[in-house]
Amino acid sequence: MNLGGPIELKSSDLGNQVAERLARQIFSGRYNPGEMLPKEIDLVDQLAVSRASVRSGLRTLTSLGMIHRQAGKGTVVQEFSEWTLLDPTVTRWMVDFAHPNHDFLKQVFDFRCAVEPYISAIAALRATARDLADIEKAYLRMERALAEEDDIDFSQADIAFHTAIYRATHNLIWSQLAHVLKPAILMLIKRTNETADELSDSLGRHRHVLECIRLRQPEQAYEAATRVMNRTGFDLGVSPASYETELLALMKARSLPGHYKTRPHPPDDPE
Amino acid sequence: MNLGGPIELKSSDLGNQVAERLARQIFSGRYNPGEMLPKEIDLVDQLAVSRASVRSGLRTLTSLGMIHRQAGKGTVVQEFSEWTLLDPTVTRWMVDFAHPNHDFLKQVFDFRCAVEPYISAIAALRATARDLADIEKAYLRMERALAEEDDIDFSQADIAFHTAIYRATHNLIWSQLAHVLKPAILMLIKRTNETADELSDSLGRHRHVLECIRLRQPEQAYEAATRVMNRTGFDLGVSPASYETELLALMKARSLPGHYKTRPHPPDDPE
DNA sequence: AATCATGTATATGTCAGACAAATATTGACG
DNA sequence: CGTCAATATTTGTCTGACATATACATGATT
Repeated sequence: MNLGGPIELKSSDLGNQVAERLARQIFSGRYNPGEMLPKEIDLVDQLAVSRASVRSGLRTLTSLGMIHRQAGKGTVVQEFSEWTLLDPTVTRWMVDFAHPNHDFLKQVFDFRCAVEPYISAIAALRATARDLADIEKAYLRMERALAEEDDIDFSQADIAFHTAIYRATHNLIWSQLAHVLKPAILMLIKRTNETADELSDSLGRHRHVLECIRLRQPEQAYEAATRVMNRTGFDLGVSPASYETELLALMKARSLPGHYKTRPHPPDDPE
Repeated sequence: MNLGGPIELKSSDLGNQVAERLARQIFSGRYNPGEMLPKEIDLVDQLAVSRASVRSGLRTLTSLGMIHRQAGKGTVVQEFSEWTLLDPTVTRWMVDFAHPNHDFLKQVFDFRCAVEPYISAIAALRATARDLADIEKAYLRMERALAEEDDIDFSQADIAFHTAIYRATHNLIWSQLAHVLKPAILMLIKRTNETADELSDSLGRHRHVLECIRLRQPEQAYEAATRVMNRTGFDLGVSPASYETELLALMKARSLPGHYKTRPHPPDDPE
């Protein structure tokens, strides 16, 4: 069913279970920023665990910036801007629990539009043999999943593909961002990949990125990644409004005389 | 209000104190990834607190990905790649406790080189009046700090300046990154800002960025931010080796005919 | 009447001890 | 030598108590 994060919350760790359940309630709007959570004793009753376990879960939410606790005052949900949104746990909760959240979805997409072309170009310059192997492995997995009509595996392979590219930058920050955006990307993909037609088109664009990186052609990799994101944006229906698109158009206008030089591989660009 | 974060470790919270002390030991190399931490009982003796407080601190480190715990096995320090480096708490520890860490410093710098020109251009397109006020306020604070020869305040104002620009993108991811890079930027600045000459030069370059954003000239803002980063890189002695520099040079070679044009005003901001 | 001090209620923080559950280690046995 | 059971080790959970910080109500003082 749910793969990126198995719904099996059998953490076997009551503290984590408490954190999960409270996070779910917070994300679902049961408790909003500025509002107060029930006191520990009440949570003990509601969740049917000991106070130690409750405190353990609350400690987790505290360290993630989602709540603030103070002796005598109580527990209050922090403003959204205070949460460590770049933590994998938090983003997973966001995907699993905050169903709509179209705004967040859109912002992640905008971020990717600005970043992934850059990342791909850097990867074309710096990818090692191992990086290339990882990227290609993910790509082949996408191919196979498409042939077998396994949408779920296709999504995971898609994630692995992008993650491998982020990692190929050999930069801690970029790599961490990939790790963090993983759930958000999954959410995007789930919304995007629908028909086999779309999947096939997506596959071709991904392959083009791979080929450009392999042949160490950063400019073409930049363009290819842009096309992947354009496709995603089109499917999501959010591309024209994103401000990064404005900027990209502006940047492009002052560069690229309009002709592309030496495409490495049969562009294979279904368009 | 507390930005930059003066070093105050008076957590008044034993659990956090435990987390701080253990984090210090981990960052200083006392415990390396793959190695095991003392068992809870021993930590109770070493730190002179109750087991509950020890467990509270360990829970924090767990939720930040720095350690892994398992009943019967014990507590082991996670690999560096597993840590949530993008968490403000972790980065603060990194700055406070991991003195040299020149490699991390360099990677953050590389990241900024790639990102900040972009961010500044986006800010030039999207900044509201409030954003501009924040940026200018930070700039004026830098000016005043320079006049009063208050290096510390200058550094904090510098941080506020860059943070305001990140925030002016109105994108959650970018904004969070600024919040996260704050301590790392402080570390960079502390190493960079030394002589009054350098401070004055840095101030001028920052002012140029501000002016470009105010006049809504994304291309010039891009260039101005690049110059700020070049200066920083020169002072750190790491600029020529960064791979983003390769890429930037490559990108620039194919663009920039040499003339700039002004951008019309986008929707003015409500507030 | 307004203000300040004090005591009381509330909620989180800390401590102590005990047992449960998961894992590692040891030793007996085939 | 390998297997399995008994034991030791370590973290997880529960319970109860007290300490500390804050909010609120009460009453005395000006």
